Amino acid sequence: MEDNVLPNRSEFNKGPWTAEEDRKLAEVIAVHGARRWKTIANIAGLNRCGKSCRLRWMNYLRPNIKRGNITDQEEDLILRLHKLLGNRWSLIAGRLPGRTDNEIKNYWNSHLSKKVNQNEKQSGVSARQGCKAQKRSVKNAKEPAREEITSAGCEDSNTDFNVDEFFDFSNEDTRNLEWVRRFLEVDEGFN
DNA sequence: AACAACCTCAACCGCATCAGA
DNA sequence: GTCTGATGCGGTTGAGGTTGT
Repeated sequence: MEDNVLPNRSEFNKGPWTAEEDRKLAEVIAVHGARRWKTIANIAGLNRCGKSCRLRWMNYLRPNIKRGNITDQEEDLILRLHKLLGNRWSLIAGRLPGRTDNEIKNYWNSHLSKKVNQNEKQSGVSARQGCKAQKRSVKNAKEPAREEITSAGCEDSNTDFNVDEFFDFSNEDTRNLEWVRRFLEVDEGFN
């Protein structure tokens, strides 16, 4: 059920995007919005599948993308969120304004996983323990996921926060910094 | 200078889930 | 309730860059 049925997938452009392709894609999205990616690809005259267009937009062209080094605070937040949520990069990215799930995933795989492994070797604890079950079944962090997270033992046993509130994305703009501050306070025991 | 090993990150792939007909 | 196309997600790959020998 892929979205790239016509033309055959082999006929789609692959590989790095050109500046011209970026420009065309951005123009069409500005007019039609960031949805119906297959249509967008057609309108823009891009020989790309919708999926590829979406990925390019989400990870590179979207406004407010923050590029450049991950700050210490962001890194700390990623570590804490990963401890709590596991490999649910989109959820983690949702708590880091301007960062994409792909970027965080890459950063984790290239930097933090090693760091964590080193810490685990020192402390004799594996991050995989207890967190694996979360993976697919709770993927989108809908209601059941919240319950699983609270019972999966992936957060510190002494943490005491309201998970429903934790995942409340309403009033995001005004709550962002407060949320980060509170989360950092809550998980003092990490590291 | 040349080569190998390692690292980074953009992009692709397969699968699950959602949403509309 | 079922089907089908669209969307979103996490895992993985590979090209290009960097560092070490």
